[in-house]
Amino acid sequence: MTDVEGYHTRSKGRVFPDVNKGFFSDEDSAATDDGADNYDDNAFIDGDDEYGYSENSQKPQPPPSPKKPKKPSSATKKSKNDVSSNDTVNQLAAKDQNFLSESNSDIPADFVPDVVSGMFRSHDFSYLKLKPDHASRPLWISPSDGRVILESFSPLAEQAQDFLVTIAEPVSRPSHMHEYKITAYSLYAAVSVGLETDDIISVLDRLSKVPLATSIRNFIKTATISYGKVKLVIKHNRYFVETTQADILQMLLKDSIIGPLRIDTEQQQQQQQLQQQQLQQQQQQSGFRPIGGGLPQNPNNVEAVFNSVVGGENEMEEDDDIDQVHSFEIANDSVELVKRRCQEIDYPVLEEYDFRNDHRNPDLDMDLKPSTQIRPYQEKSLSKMFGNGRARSGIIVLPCGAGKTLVGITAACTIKKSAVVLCTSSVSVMQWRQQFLQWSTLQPENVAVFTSDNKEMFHTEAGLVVSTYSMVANTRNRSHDSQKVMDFLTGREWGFIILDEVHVVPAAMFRRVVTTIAAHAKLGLTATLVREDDKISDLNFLIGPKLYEANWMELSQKGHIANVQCAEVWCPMTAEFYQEYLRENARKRMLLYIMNPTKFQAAQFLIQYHEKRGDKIIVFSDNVYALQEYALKLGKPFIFGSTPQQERMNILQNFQFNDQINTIFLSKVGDTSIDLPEATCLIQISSHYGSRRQEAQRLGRILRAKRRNDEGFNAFFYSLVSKDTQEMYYSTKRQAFLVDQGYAFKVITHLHGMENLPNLTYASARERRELLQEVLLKNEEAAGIEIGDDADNTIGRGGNAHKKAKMKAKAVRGEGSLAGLAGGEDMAYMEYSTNKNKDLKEHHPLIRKMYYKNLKK
DNA sequence: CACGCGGCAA
DNA sequence: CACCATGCCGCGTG
Repeated sequence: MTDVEGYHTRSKGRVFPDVNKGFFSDEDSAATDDGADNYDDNAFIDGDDEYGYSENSQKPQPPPSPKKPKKPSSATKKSKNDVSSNDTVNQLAAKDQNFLSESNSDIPADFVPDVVSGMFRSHDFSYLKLKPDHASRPLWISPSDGRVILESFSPLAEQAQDFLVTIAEPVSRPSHMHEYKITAYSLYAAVSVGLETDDIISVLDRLSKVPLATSIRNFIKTATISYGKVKLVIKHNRYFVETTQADILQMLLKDSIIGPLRIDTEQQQQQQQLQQQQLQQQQQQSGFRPIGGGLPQNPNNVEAVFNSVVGGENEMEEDDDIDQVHSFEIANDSVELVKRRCQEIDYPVLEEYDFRNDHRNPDLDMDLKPSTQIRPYQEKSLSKMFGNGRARSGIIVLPCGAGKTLVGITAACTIKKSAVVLCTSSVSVMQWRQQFLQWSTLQPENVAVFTSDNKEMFHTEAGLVVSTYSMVANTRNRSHDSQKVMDFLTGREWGFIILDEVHVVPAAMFRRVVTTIAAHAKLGLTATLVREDDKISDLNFLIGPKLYEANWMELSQKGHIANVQCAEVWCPMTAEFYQEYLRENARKRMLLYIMNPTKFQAAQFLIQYHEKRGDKIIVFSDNVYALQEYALKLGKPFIFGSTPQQERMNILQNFQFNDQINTIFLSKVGDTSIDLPEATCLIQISSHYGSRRQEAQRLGRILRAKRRNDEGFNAFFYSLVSKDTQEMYYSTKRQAFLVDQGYAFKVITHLHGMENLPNLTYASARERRELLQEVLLKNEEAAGIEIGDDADNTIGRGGNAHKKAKMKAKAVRGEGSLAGLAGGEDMAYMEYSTNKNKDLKEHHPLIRKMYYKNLKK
């Protein structure tokens, strides 16, 4: 955490006005400072603007006092949401003034940021008796709901964190206090990587400042008693249900559904013994030993303290295979049934692949190239997967830029069997293929790509197939070639399947994929596991438990990903725009606040500023119209949905290598599938529909720390928000994710020097009025009134009756009724009603294409 | 056959 | 909540 502290000290040290003025009056020195010490760039992020979380969260919190006064922070945050009230707006304005003119003195001394969620507010823990040596123990555990607070400044924090990440769900991990929650799923994940009930309880108890509550003990016991106890293992291509506990085995065999599915084998006993020997051997030769090895070690004394308090690591990482293993065999085609039944009776099966003893499936000759180095956290995540010498199925969560691909490749190289990789887009398909060839010794003839325009099969006995989800999960008509490749995929047994970007694919699609492709081990990769989404629980059982989740802050402190400075820039609406804004309905308001001239200027200023210091800048806009307006006005290249693949490549290449092209504008295309070259600055001009997950995904785009030898490699993340508009409402939500990941979030209410920028756009009232006119006109179009020319075009080309009918429907829609359609057209009623929604959908692509064509001219 | 386009899905 | 993006297929061209 020292980096963060250091950063804040420095930031405070640069309190305005002196530094700021000096900085901006001396533009040259800013320009020459290209990254060595990026802290300078905080200069214009006014230190006094620091808002909310960062300042106070930096101070090590005292052990929570029993009763916290109502927190001012929550009031402040609420007011941000409540922008519709004029009073609030004024208060906010007043507050801004304070922030600008004075230091943070208006923040009460007992201000507690709302980062560690309500726990301490609503609960009184004063009755809990502190252990005598509580100071050396880093955890607080709420007896009522399983929430855990980690004092991350404790010397034991790092080890405690390793443990917590395994047994609990990270809720919020800001700098000094981390919050976790022990849930049924997190415990499921914990047992699945080899922890046992008693380990969990005893380690928790030893880390806790107070004796572990009985309620928590009981919760852990009941949750772990059944989870992870039953394993499904494929050996010599036969499926075995395994457990270490005889009573569970008995219970399963007595089950009305599972029992009859058992296949009796004479060699069962023999196999069990063999199996056990093998396990013990594997344990010794396992490639990934838990924690230790290449990990940066803390000073020994810390280790010693940890061990004395917590006990040896081995104790907690010990696997269950010392116990007797009981197993019975089931037939291939009863696997699905057994899995479902086990889930129903609360004994979800863990799938493990004993790949080292799979002699039936041919080996695939591949290894990491000697030059390939994997990072400690990658190794750690893999150790969770291969901890007992077998491959466990599950999910690994790493921010993008942290080398998810390499984790997948390493796993594949460990298993060394035929493998399938599934991605969301054809671009990533190509990237995976390329990366496999780059990092491993896999030969090109062993790789096959399977997409709509590339239907390959490998002709060696083992190999790799890279494909897309939609290709494999497709339920509609298949082309002939596609069917042939599908037969190839379904007709053989795969050792390993990698499921990339696991969070964006709907569960139904997964179910299809997982059931159609027979793979022994499954690895899901993602940057952000959406936690409150209930669909994530589907993933738990379709793929497996979460095996590892990295802490962004920790990765950036260790220099693996960039250190990101996040800021939200408040842009006041101009009078003209605000007037219209207040008058328009909710639907039309959006364009007004996106096209707010002040925001435009802020974007221009930030771009210019960061270009000067040699940053590569990506500007995101969800709104395509705004995207084009901004990009064209500022003379920057942009990419959106209808930009052809070739041109995308061109622009990206230029962005990466051409000194003259330092800024690009991207629509949602940038969220997925484009592998963005090392940008160091990201500006969001519209993120209205942006979910927190997308936010994270975007942030991840600038985390790629290409040159890791650069000490303290910094990146910048700005969200431009029009003040006093609906946009403000989303800001708090969006911040939440970053804050949970531990980022200090700043609010900038004023960009110093913006007014004096030469070539400032929309500086004159006339320009602003023209822009407003344009925007209003655009709004009309969007409402579907002025589509005459466009519609004619399409009808002229398309021709058939079907299309005409639809166009007609579209044209009448403006009148608010579709009744007119009934007369004159011979469309069936059914047809009409199914098309009703479609023409809404169709509307925009039309306009979009028109724009694109205009641009090309 | 390699494209580019429109339709469809989710 | 609508909008934006994607992918695959089939069809029409040169």
